[in-house]
Amino acid sequence: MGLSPASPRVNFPELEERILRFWAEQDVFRKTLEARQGCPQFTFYEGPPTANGLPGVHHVLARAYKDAIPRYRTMRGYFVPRKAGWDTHGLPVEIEVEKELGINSKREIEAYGVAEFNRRCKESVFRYEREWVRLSERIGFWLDYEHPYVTFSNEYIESVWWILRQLWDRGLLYQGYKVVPYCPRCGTPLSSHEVALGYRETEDPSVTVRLRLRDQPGTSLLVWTTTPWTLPANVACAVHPQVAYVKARQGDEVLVVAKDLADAVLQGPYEVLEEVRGESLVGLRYEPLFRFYPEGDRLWRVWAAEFVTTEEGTGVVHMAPAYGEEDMELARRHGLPVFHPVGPDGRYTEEVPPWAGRFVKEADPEIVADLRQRGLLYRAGTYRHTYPFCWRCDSPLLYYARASWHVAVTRCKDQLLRANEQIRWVPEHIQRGRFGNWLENVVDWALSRERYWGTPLPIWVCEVCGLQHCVGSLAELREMAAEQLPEPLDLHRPYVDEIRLRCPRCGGTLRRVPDLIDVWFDSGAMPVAQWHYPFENQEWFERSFPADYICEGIDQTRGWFYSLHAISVLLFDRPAYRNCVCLELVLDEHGEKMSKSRGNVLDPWSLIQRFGADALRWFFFSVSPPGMPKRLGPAAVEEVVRRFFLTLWNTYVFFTTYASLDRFDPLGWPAPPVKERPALDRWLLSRLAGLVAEATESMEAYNPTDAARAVERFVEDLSTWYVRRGRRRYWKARDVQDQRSAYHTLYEALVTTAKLMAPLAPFLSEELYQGLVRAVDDGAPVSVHLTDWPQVREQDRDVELERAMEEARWVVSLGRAARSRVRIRVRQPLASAVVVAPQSLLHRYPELVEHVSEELNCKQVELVGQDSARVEYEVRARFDVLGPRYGPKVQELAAALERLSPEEVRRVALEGRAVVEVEGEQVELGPDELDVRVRQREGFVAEAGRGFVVVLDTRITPELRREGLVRELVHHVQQARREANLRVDQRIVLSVAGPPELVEALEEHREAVAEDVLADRVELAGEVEGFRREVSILGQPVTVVLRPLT
RNA sequence: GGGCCCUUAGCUCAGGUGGUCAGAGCGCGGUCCUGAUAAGACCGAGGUCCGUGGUUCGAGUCCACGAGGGCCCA
Repeated sequence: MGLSPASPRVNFPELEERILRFWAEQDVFRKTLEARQGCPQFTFYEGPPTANGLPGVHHVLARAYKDAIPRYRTMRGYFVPRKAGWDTHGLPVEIEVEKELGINSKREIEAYGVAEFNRRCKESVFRYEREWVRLSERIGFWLDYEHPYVTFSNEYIESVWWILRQLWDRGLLYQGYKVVPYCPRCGTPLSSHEVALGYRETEDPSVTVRLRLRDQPGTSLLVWTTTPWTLPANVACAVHPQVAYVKARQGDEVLVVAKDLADAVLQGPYEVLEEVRGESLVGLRYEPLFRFYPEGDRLWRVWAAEFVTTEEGTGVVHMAPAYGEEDMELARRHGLPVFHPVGPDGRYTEEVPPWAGRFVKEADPEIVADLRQRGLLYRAGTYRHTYPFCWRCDSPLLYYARASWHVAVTRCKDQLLRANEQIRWVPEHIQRGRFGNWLENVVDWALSRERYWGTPLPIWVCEVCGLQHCVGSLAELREMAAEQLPEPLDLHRPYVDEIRLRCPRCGGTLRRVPDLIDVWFDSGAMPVAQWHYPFENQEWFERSFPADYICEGIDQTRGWFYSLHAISVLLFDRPAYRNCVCLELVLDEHGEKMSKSRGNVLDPWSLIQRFGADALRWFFFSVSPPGMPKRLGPAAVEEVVRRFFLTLWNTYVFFTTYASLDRFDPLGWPAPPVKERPALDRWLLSRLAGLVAEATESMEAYNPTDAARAVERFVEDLSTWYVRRGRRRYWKARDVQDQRSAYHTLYEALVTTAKLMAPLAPFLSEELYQGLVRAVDDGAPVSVHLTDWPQVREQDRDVELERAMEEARWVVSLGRAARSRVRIRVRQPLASAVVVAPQSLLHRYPELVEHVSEELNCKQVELVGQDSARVEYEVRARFDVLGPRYGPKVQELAAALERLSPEEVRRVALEGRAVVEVEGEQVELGPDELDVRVRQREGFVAEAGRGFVVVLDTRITPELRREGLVRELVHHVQQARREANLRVDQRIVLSVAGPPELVEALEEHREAVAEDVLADRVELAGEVEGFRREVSILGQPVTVVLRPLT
């Protein structure tokens, strides 16, 4: 037992591997959960990754953030269960398997066999799972990987079915159309990714057609299209309400087009009769182009729509809801019928007798001819543009309405918006911005997918009476089944398709609709389905809903964030999560998006093996707030290690080195009351209390970035000021009380820092904790992650002392700058320095002036208030005070102050008040209105700034010079000790040979030297055995020889 | 085309509620300090705070317009 010295040579990746083994042996994660059993629960939801690809470095970012908050909450005394989950269904999985099989169409999948195909899908999903777990564990992402939820399991699917049944019972599931890019030859819709593969330049018809207005004979709207085949399905046309339109006479007819497009559309001369805004056209009725459908009240009218542009066409847009997404949306909003006279093969149906059976694209010319013949065609030509083709078979794609099941989300839009108000978003702007806007414009959720590997839509339809039934549980399925169900039951296709139900109404047979549901519904169902609720675990579900915290990439606003939110609001009218952190992209070193095609994808393992997981985690936390993109490269991670980790580590090494030499015992040594400790210690403890407050506040606000940066600043102060200033208190302690104070203060700072870092850098934190706490206290918790988060010790805070220390450090800076200016090295002692500091807090802290004196190597530092001989003043206006008081006159006042003569300035500065004349008026300004600053006076060696002047006495007397020589010698001896690899407490005999001046100096200061370099004897002869070094002191050769004593 | 975000030193980033010399780290050159340090200190070079207007006594900060970049969606 007891502290042992840590090695300055540290290998962070190795250290982390060791910690991982320690956690595993001690089962620390489980212990952290057990320790908080019965405490208030803090709920985290894991957004299930699709485990069909290798995890990348951006996943490390997300997983680090996911990990940090639960660790923090655990330390704050919450029970934080963390269930892993895997998203296993969907098109990406199917495509992966298609690739393996060398096939690429639904037809081929069916030929191959759906049962076997789905078996392979299931298998492929877990191919990468092991890699995901391996990386997650290596980066310290604590999650229960042994009991994950898996979206393909029967339990999960049953819960999803239960949800759908709830929606069904409330009439929120309906069958409607969804317009999709569709290949008529392959008979399948294409994903947006597939569509993007097939864009190409092509020539299409370009026709402009008359729509004759019913109530204004001789007047027509002109509409333009490149797809004449959609005209038979026309139900309406649309204008932009704010755009200007003209009624133009041309020959014996009047034509209506957008004003800006009139010249382009109207051939030949025309006369503008009237100019109107689009909104005044709304409601007009026109004669249909074709008579294939019966009249209807809402049919063939003009509607307003924001999507209409005047970029091309006529400004009046033909609407065929079955063949355009915007058209369909308009039809839905206004309750228009959908005419859909095209079959899945791309040919007209019997609804359009003249062209029934014709492929639509081939019918284009005939339709144009028909319109021309009836005098409805205004103009016809061709049009070159880019258009999507099927990437498999090269057929032109049709935008085409497919029958599809929808969730009527729009009916709950208000609840969606209201629930969003209850969520804390990080960054904040997502709430009103990206997510809020998305909800404002929400459309019904097109739920069904015509695919194979996914959760089947549990809707069965009676062949006889047409009854539709939504199955809500397995029990119900068994009960309604026409025959005994096979066991074990697989709820996937094709098995589920074979299940027939008996019709409760007519006794006929129900068959399942063939569709699957959108995978986003799977993941959004996770709060319910991860527990197989409501069939099991009711209490777990209730305790764990809603989540306190989720975190994913910002791309999930329309993905998981939305699906969770929508399902939760539909079911429970509550948000599914209270706090949501959105992460931005990880870019490469040059700020480019990482992508396989660019070849700039960084492997997380290479970074982890070089620098460790903590360094990568810390980089992600500290480099920028979560909502900002992050540029990542090896250099950036290396900098974290060098700048922060090693600084902290070296402080730790320093502490353990001397603490073990002195047998410091944190439990046994009495700790002096903070108020009785030296100012340096009180300063550090005040900084520490401030740090705890800031880190706590930041972590509470889901802002690890500010917490990390605060810790960095503290460690910087700790290493470069506190330890630097206090070094001798450890290795040359004369005063027991002071030594105790020093050890306890530094110990406290290191232990607390370790705890504050624990959520962010769990490995390094653990190592420090083990070395500092567990090494001396068997009774302490086994792991830092089992400890409580530090409390803010308000009584330690001393803001004034912190400010005074800032001033002391600033004075030191000035002093060093002055030395540098006159080229006097710091090792050369000087007799005195004068610090002019009229309003400084330093007057109250003589101890801090002592530190300044040591740091500047000036035997005396005199702090003076106002020293008229050495400094000049300048007096300026305090704009922040005078501005509100005098308004515009403030500039006049400032100018008046600038006009003061040097003598007047001096008087004003010393008296603290000024009388100036502005616009013939006398204005008196008091101390709070004046900004009095001192500045350096010419002719002195001094530096000035921020109200301070430091003046050095640069006279080097022979005594001072000898002291300087001795300091040089000591420095070289220490250097030699280090080169000789002596233990820090190794005593020696020192022999020195050099010029007479040095010898003289050494004789004068022999004892001090001996004490500094731990020499029992100092000899003035170079010719002895030992560790020999030839050095140069102020240009003169000197020999030093060290002989270790046994 | 729409929505949101970003733009401050060569690079990475700070800069509550407007207050008059704009900061840090890294990198570069130089000098120095060191019984923990691969660290640190000091000096130096390096800024039209993206641009243009506006509000104001006063704008990196607030408003408007514009430019460039990013993300999401069409």
